[in-house]
Amino acid sequence: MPELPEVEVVRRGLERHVAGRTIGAVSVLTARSVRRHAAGPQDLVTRLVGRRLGSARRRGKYLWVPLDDAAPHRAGEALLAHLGMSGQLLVRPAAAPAERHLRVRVRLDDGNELRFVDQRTFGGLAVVRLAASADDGAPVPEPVTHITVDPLEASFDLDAVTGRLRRRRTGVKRALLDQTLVSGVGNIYADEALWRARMHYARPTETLRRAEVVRLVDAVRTVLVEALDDGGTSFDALYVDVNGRSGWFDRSLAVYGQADRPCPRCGTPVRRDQFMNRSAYTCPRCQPRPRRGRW
DNA sequence: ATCGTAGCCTGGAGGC
DNA sequence: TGCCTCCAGGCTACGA
Repeated sequence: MPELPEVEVVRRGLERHVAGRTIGAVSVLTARSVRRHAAGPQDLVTRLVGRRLGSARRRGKYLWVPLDDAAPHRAGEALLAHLGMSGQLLVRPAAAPAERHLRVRVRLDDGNELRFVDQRTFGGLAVVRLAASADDGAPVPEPVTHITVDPLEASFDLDAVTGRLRRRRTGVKRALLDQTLVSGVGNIYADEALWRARMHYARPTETLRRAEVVRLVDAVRTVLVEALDDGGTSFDALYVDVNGRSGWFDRSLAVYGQADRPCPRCGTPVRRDQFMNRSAYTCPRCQPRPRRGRW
């Protein structure tokens, strides 16, 4: 499940393998994978062919590559990608056999292809215009303007996030998953950060003391950075491994997916709860359920 | 305005 | 073996 660290790994790969390349033929094999491109697959192809790929950028779980062009009416466009649940961006020789869930091929001028592969088609590609972020005013793709600065960005404002979090009236995990409050965190890193901060997911945000919020947001940042350090070592495999394997599934996780296994801190068996039609993993001893919990 | 939920989607796992 | 059900979850749209 690509969350911020995994998407950042992909961004670095794009930076290394496709920046500066010019796009040749583009082929959309699954229209659903470009459904966010409002004008349709053919328009997406037209807007991509002949463009030069710039330096890959990321905010939260969104990834984009600016499209340079001499044509002024096309200035300020970018190829936007969201990996959803199962999306991958692979760079492969154009002649390499198609992957099982290959959705979009983008031919490059160096004999390679940028390939969007996505089993469950929650992710997708689009060509969109850049606009000012509602949060910090930075140029981001139009569909990303509502996504807040993520914890790894230089402009990340701990005080601002602390304030916004404390003004919420909801459970703390719900808040962490809200990409307008803090971006880049999904189910895995929310659970890992809550465990690190020794906080239960149902803790009502309005009962959080300022110091607790700081501790939590620090835990979020630490968890993301550590995951990135782990993933970063194997990221190139994404682009050269014949299987296109990412290697981000075998990271060491304290609680996520660890039901009944011992908490690394105290040995108590990790518990799995139903939460938002999904799962929440906690150590029942390190993260006791609050008396007045809020989902 | 804010909060909470349904639905999108496919393949692997496990029960019978 | 094969059929069935459950489960994974980021995001948007929509209802309360």
